[in-house]
Amino acid sequence: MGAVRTGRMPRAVRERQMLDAAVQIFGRRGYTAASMDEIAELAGVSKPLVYLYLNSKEDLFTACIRREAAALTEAVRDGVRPGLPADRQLYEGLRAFFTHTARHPEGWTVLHVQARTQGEPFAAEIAVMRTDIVAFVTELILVDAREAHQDPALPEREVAGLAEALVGAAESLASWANATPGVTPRQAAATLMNFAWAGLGDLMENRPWSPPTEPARR
Amino acid sequence: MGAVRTGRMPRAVRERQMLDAAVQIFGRRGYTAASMDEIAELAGVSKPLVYLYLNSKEDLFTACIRREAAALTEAVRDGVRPGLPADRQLYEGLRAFFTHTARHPEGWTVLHVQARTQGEPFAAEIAVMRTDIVAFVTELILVDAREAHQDPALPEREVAGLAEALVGAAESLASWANATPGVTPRQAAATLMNFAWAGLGDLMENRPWSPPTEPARR
Amino acid sequence: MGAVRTGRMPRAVRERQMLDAAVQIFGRRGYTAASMDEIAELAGVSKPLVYLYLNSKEDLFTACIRREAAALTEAVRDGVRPGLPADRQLYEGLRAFFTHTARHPEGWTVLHVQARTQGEPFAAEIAVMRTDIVAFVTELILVDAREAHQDPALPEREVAGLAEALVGAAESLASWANATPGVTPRQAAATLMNFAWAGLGDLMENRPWSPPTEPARR
Amino acid sequence: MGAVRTGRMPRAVRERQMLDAAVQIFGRRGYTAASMDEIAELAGVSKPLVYLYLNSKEDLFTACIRREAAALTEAVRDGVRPGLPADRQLYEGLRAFFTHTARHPEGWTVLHVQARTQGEPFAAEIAVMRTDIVAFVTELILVDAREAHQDPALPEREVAGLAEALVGAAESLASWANATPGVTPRQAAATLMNFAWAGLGDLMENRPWSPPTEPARR
DNA sequence: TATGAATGAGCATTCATTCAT
DNA sequence: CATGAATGAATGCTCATTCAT
Repeated sequence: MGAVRTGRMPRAVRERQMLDAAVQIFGRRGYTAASMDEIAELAGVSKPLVYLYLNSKEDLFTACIRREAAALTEAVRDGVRPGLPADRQLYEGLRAFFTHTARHPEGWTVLHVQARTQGEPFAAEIAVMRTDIVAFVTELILVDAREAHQDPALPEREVAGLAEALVGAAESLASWANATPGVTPRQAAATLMNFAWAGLGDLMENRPWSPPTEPARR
Repeated sequence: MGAVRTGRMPRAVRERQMLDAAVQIFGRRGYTAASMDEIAELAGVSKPLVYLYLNSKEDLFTACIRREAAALTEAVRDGVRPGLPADRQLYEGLRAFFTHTARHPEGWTVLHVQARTQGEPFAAEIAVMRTDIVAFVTELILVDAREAHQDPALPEREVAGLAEALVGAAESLASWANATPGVTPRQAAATLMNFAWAGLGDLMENRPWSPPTEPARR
Repeated sequence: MGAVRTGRMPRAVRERQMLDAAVQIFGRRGYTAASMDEIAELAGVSKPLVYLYLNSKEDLFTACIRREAAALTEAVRDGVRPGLPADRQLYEGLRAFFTHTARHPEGWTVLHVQARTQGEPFAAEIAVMRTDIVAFVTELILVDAREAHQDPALPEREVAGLAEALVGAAESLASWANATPGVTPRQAAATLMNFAWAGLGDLMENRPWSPPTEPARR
Repeated sequence: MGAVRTGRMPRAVRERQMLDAAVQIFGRRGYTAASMDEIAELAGVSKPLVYLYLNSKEDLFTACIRREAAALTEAVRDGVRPGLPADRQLYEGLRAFFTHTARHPEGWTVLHVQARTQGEPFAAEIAVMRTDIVAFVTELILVDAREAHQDPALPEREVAGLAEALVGAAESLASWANATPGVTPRQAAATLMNFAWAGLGDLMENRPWSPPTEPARR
């Protein structure tokens, strides 16, 4: 975003430049394949400065993850309007999610692809964010169950699996939307709502799809 | 699986040992972090032999991807019974998919996580497999639309998005199931069917979830 | 010794703080492994100030060597009482030597261990100090030879070797005493006198230990 | 010793070449200042080969220390003739010691100067060798006390200090002899015997030099 | 007087890859 | 068919040193 200014400047600014560059490179190459040299060059600074400010490759990567995770989480929280019904809340959250991932594709790649690939300690950072989001979705599902469906007492694991699958689908869709020209965040959110919400409704009203014995659906 | 035999033996066997080892190591460490030394050692051969048979690290990784992709695709195709209704076919395909990924977790990791992380030329290999599967799912959706819903003429992009999301959810669920003890392939497939199929049905019967104007659902 | 004051203060004081810190660090880590960063931090000043006052790592180390060598030499000279007989003078000198090295172990390490390890130009600095001390000891031996033994005309090289060995033994003992709890400077000096002086006396009275032809001693 | 052969050759030979080079460089520069590049170049091999065979700089240095310590110890043991009286044994041991250190000055520097400068784990390696030698000397002193002086029951610490000082003097003399042209190992050994043995004799026959109260010696 | 900002150069270590046998 | 021997090229990281203020 804009050419990197050169010359002397305050630490905070330089640090931001470095994190910006690191997110680009880590997103493009992956943790292991990314080189501190390339990051420093893209940031427009020398390598020692990167180490002076960010300590190590590991710390730098962690800093990237945290910054991007915080930004994404904040974007989603900001997108949700608390007063609305649960389904609208979910939709708005999804829209904010897809909007943010579309605007920050490299950041999203760092979170969704690169960080999860590298075992500990990075996976743990992601797990925190993901747990947050899954909990948020789970809560929405339960609220909806209470509001709109007389609380059908869905089994714990079932709901966890559903939320997990929904989040997985959203994550997958985000990457797909980034890779597919012409897909707007609005469309992605609507698609996912269509795809998921109705199924949830059916499930909650005890019209589940039954697997082996019955011949077909409905 | 099974101790690696040493000493002279036919090329095909040796090659299989090498690919087995490579899949393990690539799955565990990622492409860049995996070392040819470790692979050769696990395969029980010397490094030059690996190069003699498989040319380079890149070729070796590509070979892994192709083998695992072919195995997975074949497993899914074998799992589907052509005569059944579309939803049953999809269910059986999912079950075969989850069964295979559960039985070959490192292979699945190579495909789902490691290969996609490394950009070209590996992403292309994955894209091929994914395209196959998405096409297969798309076809099932369309068949179902014709069979069970008088062909509601779903827009092309919509269906593509749905299939994409379904496959993404399946992929996500596969990794989640591998990481979560006690989840059987059967359960995973049923969960996903519950989650997705009903929503598809609603959509096809023109009861889509409507995003912005209406206050809530149904 | 004493907390480092911060803020503005006269150059001489700052310089002393830096040299103090440098002696600590050089003594602890050795010349090459010591870092200017650590020295500046221990001195409580910024690195550029160290360079402003002391020019370079090499100059800083040289300054340390000179200061410590001067302090040690002065301590020994101050310990010797000129009027006494030669053996008493040597004893007092040794006692002052061991006292000083016990009180300034890092300074002694810098001189005895670190400076000699680093070849030119530091070894030369040490050589100066050592030459001084060896000359001093040589003089005492010769004076004693004249006073107490009718000048037995010891060969030049022999005396040089003896003084060298005596100084070497003293140096070795100093480090040993520093590393061995419970050894006082007084004990160290007495031990060395017992060990060395009698042998010198025998030698000067022409009762040398004869190496090859005779089967045994005396 | 002799130009390093190039091209392919068995591991044992290469390893010896590398150790030879490493001893030279470590002796000349010290552990920290020595660079693996320089060692590899002097050994006539590439750096990776050094790492392949010797693992790390630390391991390489340790290997040098062990090899040189073993060689020195063996040389001294081979030089001593067990049947002779204690003083002759000590003389022969010293002569072998000075001969070896004169023939392998860099090895001696590594042991005496460089290894001791670098704290653990290298100091421990040296401590082992030194303990051996000090014990050897202590034993000779005690044997002599019994054989030639009716066992005057020297106090434990006194003897330890004496042996320590003798070994220290020998070590110091060895470095001095290496740095002083024209000094033969024979002369160095004789000098040290003259210097030390007579003093020991006086001490054991209760003619110690008495430090403070008496005016002078004898 | 004093320092925050910045870097060129070097170092230990590793890795994919190739010969000679 | 198979490997022990060997390396060019990076890579993460550190350090002595210098400006601009």
